[in-house]
Amino acid sequence: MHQKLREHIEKIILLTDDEFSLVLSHFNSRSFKKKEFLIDKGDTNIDCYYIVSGLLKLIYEDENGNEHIVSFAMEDWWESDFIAFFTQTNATMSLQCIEDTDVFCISIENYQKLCAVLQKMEHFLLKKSNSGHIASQRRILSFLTSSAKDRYDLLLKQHPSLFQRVNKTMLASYLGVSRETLSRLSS
Amino acid sequence: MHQKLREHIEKIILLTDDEFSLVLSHFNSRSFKKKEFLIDKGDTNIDCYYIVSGLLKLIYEDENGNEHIVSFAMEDWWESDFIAFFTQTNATMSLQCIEDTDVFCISIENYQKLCAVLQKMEHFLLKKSNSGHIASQRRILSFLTSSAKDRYDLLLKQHPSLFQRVNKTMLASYLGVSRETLSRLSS
DNA sequence: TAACATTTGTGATGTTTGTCACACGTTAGA
DNA sequence: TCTAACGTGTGACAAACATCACAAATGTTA
Repeated sequence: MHQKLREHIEKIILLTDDEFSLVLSHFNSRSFKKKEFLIDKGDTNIDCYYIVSGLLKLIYEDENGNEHIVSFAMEDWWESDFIAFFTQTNATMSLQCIEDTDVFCISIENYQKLCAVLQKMEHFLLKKSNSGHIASQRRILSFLTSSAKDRYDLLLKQHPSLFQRVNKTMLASYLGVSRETLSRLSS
Repeated sequence: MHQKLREHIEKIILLTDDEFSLVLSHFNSRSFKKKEFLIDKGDTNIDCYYIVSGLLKLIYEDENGNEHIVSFAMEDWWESDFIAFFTQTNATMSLQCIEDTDVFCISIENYQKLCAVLQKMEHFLLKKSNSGHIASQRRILSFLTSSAKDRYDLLLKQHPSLFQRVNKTMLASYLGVSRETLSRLSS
C-alpha cells in the first residue's frame, strides 16, 4: 500500500526515503467494507482520503431525502467533502463505499503541517487541487451544455469502467436524471 | 491598483515590501473595455487574472453557437480558462468584459516561477485553488439538487449585486435555463 | 431626435423529464 | 434453499422547460 502512494506522489515530485517516511507519518492507513461510511453527514473533523483500491461515492442528501451523487472516486483519486475539510466545518455530504476500499487519510492539521515541513508536498497538493478544480469545471460545463442523453454518452466514453462497477440507479443520480429516464436513454 | 492586490494577498500571508515587489514583478497590469476579450477561444498561452475592478463572464460556446456562462468574475476574484491555463492548451472558453475592467495577469511560467522563488505564494495559491474547487463543488451541487427556480432564488440570495449589473439573458445562461423560462420564474 | 438595435415579457405549442405504479429477474443472507 | 431486498424496464400521466413568434419598452448612436 505504501508503494502505491509513493508512486502516485512521485509522478509529480521526487522524494528521498526519509522524506517519504515523513510524508507517511502524516497519514493513517484504513480499510472499509462495502456500504461503510468514511464520512457521514454531520461529522466533524473531516479527513481527506487517497484511495489505494476500491470505489466510493460522494453523496448529498436533499431536504426530501433524495440522494445525489456529487462524484465517484476510485483508485488513485483524492476525495473528501472538501467544503467541510478546508473550512473545518461539519460535513454536509457523505462518503460511502460502493466496494471494499483501502485508503490513506490525512487530517486538516496534518495537511497543513505537511505543507509546512515539506515544501515539495505543498507543490504536489497545489497541483492536485488544480486538477480537482479542472475536473469540477468540466462537470459544470457538462450540465450547462449537454442534455441528459449527451451526459450519459460522455460518461460512457470517458469512464466506461464505471458502467461495470456501478448500478444504473447510481449512474442516474450522478448524471442528474431519474432512474427511469436513464433506463429509457440507454435502450 | 498595487495596493488592492497586496491587501488581497495579505489576507492570507504577510509580505515585506521587497517580497511584494518580487510578487508584482511576475504580474502585468492591464485594462480592458466593455465587450473586449481577455481570452478568446482558440487562444494559446492563456494567463490567469486577478480582477481589481470591473466584471467579466467566462463563456463556453457549444457546437450550435449557443453561449453558456460558466461563471461571472468580479472585483477581488481570480479567473481564467483554468483548463487551458494549467494544462497549457488552447482555450476552449472565452473571458469577456461585461464592464470596463482592470486586472493583474500572470502567465503560467511566472505562476510556476513565483511559486518556486517565494514559498509563501505557493501557500497562498494553494488556498486560492482550494477555494475555487469549493466554489465549483457548490455550483455542481446546485445543478444536481435544485430546480431552475431554486437556483434563481439561491443566486439572488448569494449575489444580489449581480442582478443590478447583469442582464437577464446572461443570468439565464448562467443558471442553465432559457431566457423565457427565467422571465417567467421571476414574475 | 430619428433610426436602429437590444432587452424583456408573454402566448402557444411541443419536447424532455419526473413521478407513480407494477412486473419480473437477480442477489444476498438466514 | 427459501425469502426478502434490490435492481431494472416500461406504461400512463403530469410537470418543467425549450422553442418560436411577436410586441412593447429601453438603450444607443449618427
